[in-house]
This record gives sequence, structure tokens and C-alpha cells, in this order.
Amino acid sequence: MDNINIKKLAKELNISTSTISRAFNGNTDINKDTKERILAYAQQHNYLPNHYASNLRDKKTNTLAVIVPEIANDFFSQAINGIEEVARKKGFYILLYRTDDVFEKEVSFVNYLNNGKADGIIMSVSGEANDHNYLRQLEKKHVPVVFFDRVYEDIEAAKVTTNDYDSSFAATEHLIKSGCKKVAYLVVNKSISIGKVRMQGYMDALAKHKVTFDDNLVIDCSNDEKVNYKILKKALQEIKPDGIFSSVERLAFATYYVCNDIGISIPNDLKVISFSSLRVAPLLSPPLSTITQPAYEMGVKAATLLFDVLENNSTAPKKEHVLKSKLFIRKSSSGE
Amino acid sequence: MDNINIKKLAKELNISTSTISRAFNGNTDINKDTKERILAYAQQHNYLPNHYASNLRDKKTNTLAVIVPEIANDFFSQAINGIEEVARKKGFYILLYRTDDVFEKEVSFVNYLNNGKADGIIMSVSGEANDHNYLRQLEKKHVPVVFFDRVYEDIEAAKVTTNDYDSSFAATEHLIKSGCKKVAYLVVNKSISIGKVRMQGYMDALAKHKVTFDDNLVIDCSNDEKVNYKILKKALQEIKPDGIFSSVERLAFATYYVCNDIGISIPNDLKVISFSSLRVAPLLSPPLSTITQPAYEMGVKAATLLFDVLENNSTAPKKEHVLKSKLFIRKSSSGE
DNA sequence: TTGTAGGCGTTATCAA
DNA sequence: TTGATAACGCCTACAA
Repeated sequence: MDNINIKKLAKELNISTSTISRAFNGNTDINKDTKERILAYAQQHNYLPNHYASNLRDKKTNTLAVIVPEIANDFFSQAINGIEEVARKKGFYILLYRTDDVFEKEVSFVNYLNNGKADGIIMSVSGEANDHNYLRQLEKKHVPVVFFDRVYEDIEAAKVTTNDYDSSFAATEHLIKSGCKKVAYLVVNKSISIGKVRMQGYMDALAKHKVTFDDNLVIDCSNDEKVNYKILKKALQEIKPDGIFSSVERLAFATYYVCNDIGISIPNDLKVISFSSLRVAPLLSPPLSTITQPAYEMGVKAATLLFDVLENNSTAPKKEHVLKSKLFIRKSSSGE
Repeated sequence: MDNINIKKLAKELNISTSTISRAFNGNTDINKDTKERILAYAQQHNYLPNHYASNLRDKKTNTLAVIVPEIANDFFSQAINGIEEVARKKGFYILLYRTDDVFEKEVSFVNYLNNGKADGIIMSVSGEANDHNYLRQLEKKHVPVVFFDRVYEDIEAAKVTTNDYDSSFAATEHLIKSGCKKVAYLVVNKSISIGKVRMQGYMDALAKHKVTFDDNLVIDCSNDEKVNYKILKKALQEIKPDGIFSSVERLAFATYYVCNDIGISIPNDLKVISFSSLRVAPLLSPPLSTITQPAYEMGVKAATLLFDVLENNSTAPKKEHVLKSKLFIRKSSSGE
């Protein structure tokens, strides 16, 4: 009874395996009574078709791989929700992988996916550049990829991003208009796609308002919270900016902690605005001004694009789809 | 070149498939040179063993299913991180599923897992009681389950929980000692495991301090944010509690929003403490007192227990493992 | 150290 | 409407 399978079932029911298979796969012609009899008996005996056998035959896994830098983060968890929502409707499941922003992990997982573990991949990349051949292999295996938020420009694939440049420009301009003379830019890796684009918006806004760009005001942080705390403390004490535009949510939090500790008042001494999907941003002290990306919608869009490829088997629209972020001006940057 | 497989490789290398298989599976004896030659050639030609074929033979998926009520939530996302950390070290991957607290989704997914989709399951249940037979089926198929945080008492399986009763007792007592005469208890479903245990702690603390329990002060909320806002607004205006013990993080946030809107001052008019894993709780206005569960550690523990079963093939310790939450008293409940 | 062969559990094709 | 059969790609006895 332990290892029931289609053959045993066939024998017990005195029927062929093909008929049983048909009972479970809807479409083909099969007598209604036979089908019901099979399904009833199967349920009783706790039989279900084995996924791995089916997959081996069909080369369909009904699984989507989702690769993100981190999970415990409002942006990514909301995006995953969006992906899951779409996947679920299609009867697909999510294989989740976190890279911790470590390039090697990304490579290793993508390689792992290279042979029939998932039908498609949705990813937000770790960012380190250089050799993206591991992604090109996927194409050969016909495993479609959709990027979201953090993308590799040199890989041809559908991409879902937001208007980062515009938002960054607007955020920086907002700080300048609020009276900031010395706006710092917080970033984790200024040389990769997102950090770069956002920085460009920052620089162009400065230029528009005839503020000279100062390299010292670009504060490049790490992935280690403690290190960031030190970096920011030092920067705030020594460089003394009066405005902060943070390209990463957790750097804004770190800024808050530092300010609390060394007695800098937000927004009086320092105005802060940050990219963030934190849902309780309005409840912070002071409420944090944010550029909020449509995380959930991005997930939905990415998944939808992936299914377009999967279902139409077409090479699909490998363009970049740009959704719009929203600027929420709150007390941290405006004083009201 | 498109569909490379072990046979083609064998033919091209003029070698047998078994030898190739051996090259990829470490253990068996194989000539070093042969192995290197195979691996090199395989890499060049982008060959990797197909998971579904291997799994079909081995009945090993190297996949863990993780079932949670929600993903976009600091508690669960941190727990998932913990699970992933352990899984990764074992070379396992995570199939993630979100139930939205809907019992039917939970059942449907568990049934889906019933046949070779994952080697084991880690879950935090939706909570609705009644018939848990769908879980018992897993046992027959030898798919081990570990529960965390939200468990079904009637199912025999390893369980990872926290000292909810004690924490709830302590939190309630803290409010009473801070001067609250009318402490409300916020809960999403007071009749299921976690809501029930936490409520018991609340009630017993009241009793200890000779505060009469008042059923009106138990405020049963929903999963809909807007509805909760209305419920809480009404409760705060009509019942006028002076203390809130929230068993669910987002109800505390809703309380904050309501208070902001109708001008109730926390902690002067109302003291608040809540179960919460929000990492920026200290940055809220006012900083939120929390009972913080060791989410990450719980994930690690749950995964570790699962691997114990998987590896020792033993029936494993099906006990309840209780980790301790921490109480962080902040301004929202103490006024300092 | 390497090769041969059978089977893991399904499903699609073809024939009945 | 149903049944027999040959794959899907791999791995492991067993034999050499």
C-alpha cells in the first residue's frame, strides 16, 4: 500500500495504465463512469501521479524560479507576492532563492536551474557585472528569464523596472528646493545598474540647480549593518550634509539610528528621503519621505511577461517595461 | 546540440553512460583522467544531469516546501531566511507557498506535495481547525512535516514555537504595572492556537492583578486592513481602553494610524505593546514596545529538525521545541 | 576501472 | 473508448 503507482492501480482496477493516466489529465476521451471510478479509487488509495515522472516525460515543471538579493525586505517580499499571485492562477509554484547580493551564489543557482528544474526564471540580479555567460546558457536551454528592478543591460531579456532616473532627479530636486545645500547620496554599489542610474538623477538635479557635485557626498556603503552605521556616523559628523538621498531603504534606517544617537534632528538639521517600500514609513519618527516603487505590480508584470513567453512559446517582447514609482513627501524631508 | 543528454555525450566521448554518470556523482570509482575529460567536455557542451530524471530514479528532490500564511511580513520573511540558510548548506532548495490564511489553499498545496514534489515540509498553518487528514496523508507517503509558530496540536510532528503564554502574560502585566486599568487584547482569530494561547496569558495576567476580564475588550479583527481600521477606530472611541496588547503586528500599526487620525496620544492616552518582528520598531513614533520572536532562529531550528528526520530516516523527535521571545519595552508602553 | 541493461512512473502514439 | 508500447534521461547492480 505504501508505494502506490499507476501500474498497481491499473492492476487493482483491472484497467490499463493509459486509461488511468487519461483520468488524471482531463482532455482525452474517456468514459465518464470509468473516470469517476478511477478517481474515486485513486483518492481512496491515496494515489496521485508522480510529478517527477510526469515532468520527465513532458519537460514541464510548472515551477518558476525566483531569484532575489534578499527576502526580508518589503520591496522584494511584495514583489514575490505579485509573482506568486500570477503563478498561482496558472497553476505554477515558486522555487525561491536568495543571493545575499553575492554574485557566486547567483551563478551557482542559475547553473543549477540549467537543467529542468524550472520552466522559467524571474530575477533581480546581485549586480556584479563582468561575465554573464551563465545567463546566456539558459537561452540555449530555452529557459526564459525576466529581470525586475535590478537588471543586466547586456542580457537580452524582458525587463521590468521603474523610472529610477526621474524619481531620483525629483527626490534630489525636492531636497534642494527644501533648502538643502549639501545633499549626500547614499548607495550600496554606485557602479552597478541601479545605483548608477539613481546617481545620475541625483547629479543631474544638482547640475540643474547649479550645485557643484562633490564626490565626498557620495557615500558608498556595504551590506553589513554595523559597518554602515560607522560609515554614516563618520560621514554625518565630518562631512555634515544637510540632506540625504538614499538609494536603499536600510541606509535611511541606519541614518535614523545614527541621528538618534548623535543628536542630529531630522528634518531640522538634516532632511532625508529614500527609496523604500516600507509600509509603515508614515509611522516613523519623523515620517519618512519615500520614493516607493510599485513592488507588487512589478512582480505581477514580471510574471505576466514570463508566462507570455512560456505560453506563446514566442521569443516574446524582450523590451524594458517601465513602471512608475511614487514620491511621498513626508516630514523627514519637508518639516511639516 | 540543443538537447544534449547523457547518451549523446556518451556517444561523442566514445564512453559509456555509466561512466559519465559516475563522473557527476562523485563517489564511485572512476579514473581521474576520465572524469576530468568528461567534466570538461560536458561543461563545454553545456551538459548537466537532468533533475527530473535523477529524481525519478532516486526519489530525492532536494527540495523543501515552505508554507506560510504571508510572505511580506518581517516575522515570516526572517524565518524563511533561517530555513533557507540551513537548506542551502545541505544543497536543498525552497519551494515557497503562501496560504493567505486561507485553509483551502493550504489543503490544496499540501495535497499537491503529496507526490514527490518535495522531500519535506515546513509550515506555519492557516489555523482553521477541523479536519487535518490532508496532513496525515503525508505521513503515509513519508513526507515529514515540521510546524513552526502556528501549529496544529492534533497532528504529531516536530513543532517549533515560542513561549507565547509567558510573553503574553508578561506583556499584559507590564501594561497593568504601567498604570493601565483597561487593557484591550487585539487578535485576528481568538479561537485558533496562537490567538488562544496568547489570550490565555492575557487573561491570567489580568486575574493575577485582580482585573476583571471583560469580553468587550477582546477585539477580534480580520485580514482586511480597512475593516480593521474601522473596527479599531470604533473600539478606541467607544470602549476607550487605556492599554493595548496586540497579538499581531499589523493590528498595532492600525492602532497607530487610528490614534494619529483621531488624536489619541500614545503612550499618554493609550499604551501599546505588540507581538512584532519589525526591525524598525525603535524608529516608530513613538518607538513600539514589542514581544519579538526569534524568527530567524525558529526557521533554522525548524529546518534543522526536518533534516534530522530526512537524514537519519528516523521518526525523529516529534516534540515541541520552545524558543524564547524577547520583550522590548519602548516608549509606546512606558512613556520614557 | 568501465560497460551493459533494466527500471524509476508517466504519458503519447498508435492500433484495436 | 480503451489497451499495448515506447520513450523521457538517469543511475546502479552486475558483469567484464
